[in-house]
Amino acid sequence: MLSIYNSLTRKKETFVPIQPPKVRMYVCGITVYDYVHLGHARMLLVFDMVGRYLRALGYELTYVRNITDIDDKIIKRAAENGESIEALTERFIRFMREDLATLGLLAPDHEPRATRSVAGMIRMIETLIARGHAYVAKNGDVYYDVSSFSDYGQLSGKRLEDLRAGARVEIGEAKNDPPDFVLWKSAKPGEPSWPSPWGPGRPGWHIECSAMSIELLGPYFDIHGGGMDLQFPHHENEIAQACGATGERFVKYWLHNGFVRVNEQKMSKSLGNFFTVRDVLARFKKAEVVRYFILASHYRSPLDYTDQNLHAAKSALDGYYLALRGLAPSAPQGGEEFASRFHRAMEDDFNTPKAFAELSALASEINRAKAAGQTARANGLAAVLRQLGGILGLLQADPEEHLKQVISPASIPSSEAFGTPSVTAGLSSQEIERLIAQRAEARRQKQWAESDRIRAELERAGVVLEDGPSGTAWRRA
RNA sequence: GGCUGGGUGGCAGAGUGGUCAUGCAGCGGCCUGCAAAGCCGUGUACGCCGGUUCAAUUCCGACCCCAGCCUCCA
Repeated sequence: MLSIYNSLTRKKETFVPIQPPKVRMYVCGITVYDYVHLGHARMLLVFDMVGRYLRALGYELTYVRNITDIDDKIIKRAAENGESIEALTERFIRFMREDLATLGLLAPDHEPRATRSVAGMIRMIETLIARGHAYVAKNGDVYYDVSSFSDYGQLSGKRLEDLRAGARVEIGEAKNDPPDFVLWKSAKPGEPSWPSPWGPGRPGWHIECSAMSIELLGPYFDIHGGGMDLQFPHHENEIAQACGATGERFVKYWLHNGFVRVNEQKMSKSLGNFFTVRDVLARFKKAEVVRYFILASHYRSPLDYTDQNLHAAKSALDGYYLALRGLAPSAPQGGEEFASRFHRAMEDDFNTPKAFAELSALASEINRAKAAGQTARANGLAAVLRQLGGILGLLQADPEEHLKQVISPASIPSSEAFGTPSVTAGLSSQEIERLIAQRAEARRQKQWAESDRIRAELERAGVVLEDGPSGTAWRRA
C-alpha cells in the first residue's frame, strides 16, 4: 500500500486515486530561457521516479508537465540576445529535451506550452471575474481578489493578515490589496501580447498552470508536484484560481521536492551558484551517476552538491555494475525478500535511499553467489537487481559498456559556469587491450616489474585492472 | 518578525522506545606474484538542557543552530 506525504495536510496519507486505476499527475516544469541546472534536474528526476513507480504499481498514469515559454525573464533575455522570444524558447526547449533524455527521463504524456494555451487562460479569468474572485484594475491588469477565497493560505500555512503585514508595495501597482496577485498583465510597448476582453496583454504565471492542468486532467486530479519554492505563492494561487473558477476541489495530493544546495545555500539562478546538467556531465562523465546521486537521498530532503558526493555516487553505482559484470541475467529468480523490502521502502513515500540499501544487500548476495560458483543463482538474482533498478531508471546499461564508457568532452556542449571540462580523452579501448596483452605476456614469464609498470601506466590513464581466473578485466576509474 | 522543514558516526544518508540500516572513505583478515574487485570482520553516531519511562537518538517541553518561503525561482 502506497503512502505519500501530502504537503496540504502535512501528513503521510495512504494513496487512494480518485478513479483507480487511473492516476493523473501534473508537475510544474521550467521556464525556458537557459540551460537546465541541477536543481531543475532534481525536480524533474524526482517526478520521473514517482511516475515510474506509480506505473510499476500498475496504475494508469497520465503525466502532464508544462513548459513556461512566456514571462518577464524570457522577454528580457531575448532582448539582451537580440533574438526573438520564439527562437530563444525553441532553442532551450531543445536543449532541455536533450538533457532530460541523457538523464534517462521518460517523456511526459503531455507537455503543454503556455503560449499555446492562452485561450483557456482567458476563459478561466473571465469565469473568475464573473464569480467575483477577480477584478480589472485601472491600468488594465486583472487581479485575483484573495479575500474572496476563504481557504487562501491553506497549503502554505500562511494567514492573510501576515501576508498583508509583510507585503512590499511596489510603485505603480494597481492592486486593491497587497496579497492579490496578477492574472492578466496588460501589454507594455514592445512586449508580445494576446488580445483579450481587457485589451492586449499576457497571462500571469500562476494562471498558466491552473488552466493547463484542468484542461488536460479535469478539475479534480490526483497529484500535483513541483519544487518546494513553488508552494507559496505559486501553488497556493493555483488552488485559489482553480477552486474559484470550478467551485470544486482541485488536487488531492500535493508533493514538493527539496532543493539542491551549494555551500549550504539553495542552488538558483538568482544566486548564480548553479551548475547546469551539462557542466556536471562534463565533469562526471556518466549521466547515470547524476541520476543515482539525486535518487540516493529522499526527495524531500535538501541535497548538497559537492564533488565528493558525486564521486561517492559514482563509486556506489560502479559497485552495482561490478556485481552484474560477467553474468548473463536470466529470468528473474530468487531474491524475493530483497524485492519485497525494496517495495516496502518505495511504498513508504518513495524512500529511495532505503530502497538502495536493499539493492546493495542484493548486490552483495550476487557477489557471494558468484564467489561460490553458483552461476545460475547469480544470474537469476542479477535479473532481479536489474529489474528493481529499472524501476528507478537505473542499471539498464551493459555492465562492460558502463564500466568502460567514456564521454568525450566534445560531445557535451559546455556552458560557461564550470570552465573547461576536466575530461581527457584517454586511451582507446584498443590501446588499453594491447597493453593488457603485453602485460599478460610479461606475467606468463613472471616478469613482475614489467607487468606492474604496464599496470601503473594504465592507472595513470584512469584505467583499473582486475586479474581474474579467466583473464584480466578493465574499467575506467 | 510570521510560516514551513531540518539538526544522526570522517563524509553521504535511512530508521527506531530496549539486537543490523546502507553507501563512500578507513582499518584488519581471506583471496592475489603484488594489486584490483569480491567476501568476512571492524568504529562506544544520533544539536543542547530538562521531563515522561525500568529503558530515549527515537515521546513531551524549552533553548541553540541551519535551510527554505513570505519578491522571480524547481
